[in-house]
Amino acid sequence: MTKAKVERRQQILSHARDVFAKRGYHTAKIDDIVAAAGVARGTFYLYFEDKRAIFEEIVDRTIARLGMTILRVDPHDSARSVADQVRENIRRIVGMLLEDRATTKILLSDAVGVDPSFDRKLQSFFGEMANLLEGSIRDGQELGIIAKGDARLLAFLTMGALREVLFQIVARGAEYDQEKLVEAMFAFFRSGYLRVDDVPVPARKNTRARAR
Amino acid sequence: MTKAKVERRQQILSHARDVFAKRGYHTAKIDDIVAAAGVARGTFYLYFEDKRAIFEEIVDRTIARLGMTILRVDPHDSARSVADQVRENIRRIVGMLLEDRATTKILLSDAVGVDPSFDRKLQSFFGEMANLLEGSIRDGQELGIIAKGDARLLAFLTMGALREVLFQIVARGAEYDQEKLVEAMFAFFRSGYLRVDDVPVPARKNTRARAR
DNA sequence: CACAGAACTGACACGCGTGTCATCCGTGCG
DNA sequence: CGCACGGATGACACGCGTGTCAGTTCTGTG
Repeated sequence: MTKAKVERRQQILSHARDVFAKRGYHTAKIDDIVAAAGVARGTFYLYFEDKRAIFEEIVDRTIARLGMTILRVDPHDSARSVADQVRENIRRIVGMLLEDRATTKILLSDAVGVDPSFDRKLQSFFGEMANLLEGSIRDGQELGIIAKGDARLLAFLTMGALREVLFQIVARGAEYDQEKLVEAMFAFFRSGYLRVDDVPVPARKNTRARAR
Repeated sequence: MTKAKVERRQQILSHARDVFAKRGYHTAKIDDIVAAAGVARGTFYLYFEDKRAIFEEIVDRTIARLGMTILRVDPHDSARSVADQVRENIRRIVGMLLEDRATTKILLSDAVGVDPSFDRKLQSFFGEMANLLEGSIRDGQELGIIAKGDARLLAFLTMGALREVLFQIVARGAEYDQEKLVEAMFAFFRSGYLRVDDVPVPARKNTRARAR
């Protein structure tokens, strides 16, 4: 006995993941996948309908896991402050997405532009995320713990910020201390970073050279 | 005389833009473009090397325009506060990108995953943007007008937030008052939105129903 | 050890979309 | 009026990658 069906399936799946992450959906050929997995072309089609199907399975799994990862923030939890709960959520999301970088790269960049119906699926998933976040922001605004303003916009700003950083980390090989990352993001959402008022900075400390 | 060469070229280019924005790079076929432009297949190849070339031209133009749009922030300008200069930059970027939504959609979503060398080009462009922003953030930190923290990270958070909002606007048809948008983004970068400290919210104002 | 059934193989056919090119058109000039 | 030339046309050939399937090997069972 060599391999149980599930194992072979998993083997193909995980090599496909690597190939998709490396080459992107359109550039990745079935031949690349089977070569990486060390099986013949025909074997691939024994386990998966077609290229699109295996890709979809990878993305769907990740979407599902990401969905499970997010915790509802309860502002009335007497044990944990809202700040801690938000921090914890960021930590969980970052942790989950950095755990399997290949898959994250696929979700955040290769899954775009596969085909129109796939695009709709993605849009609707990220839209769902945004709705969730928007709801939480609205709740927070009613409680006075989130600044006033268009909640949907804030949701997108937040998602975009998170998304970009994670994308940069998984797409290039950037290494970051995970806990520092979480704290920096939290600080960003909490207080932004511009410490300016609306008056010009008056003087220059040391002039390099006076105008000639 | 029907059309000058430049006009015909422009005509194909602008219809190609619409088609790419609507269908995405891989789904858009040359036949779609020529049909939209109302010319024959052969005519297309009289004006453009191939599909990749016309797409690249669209993206390159947009990249160039975007590059021109960004102004260097001078913290010692006695006429305009840093806050105003930052606001102005956001306004210009948002304005420029919302001016031609089809092209913006192409830049922000369809240009990903075209092919490996195109991906590198895009990465390097956005990387360049990030460097610029990172530099400005560093300057600001030295002047004490930007909060301490990893400047590169802050740059990515900022870019991602901007990017996502603009993408949502151009991808779905969301309408926003442009000036409100700018102000909301500025407020977000300036102060974030979480108004929480690290202690739990103690009491609930009005309980909907007591636990049954 | 023989045999059946399952798992695997890779050469092949097919479809799709690209880019070409022989031919056609229309405009302006002699 | 006719000729020449740049521009436009679209049927076609070609290449590439997918999915299939007839044949082979492997496995475990009587």
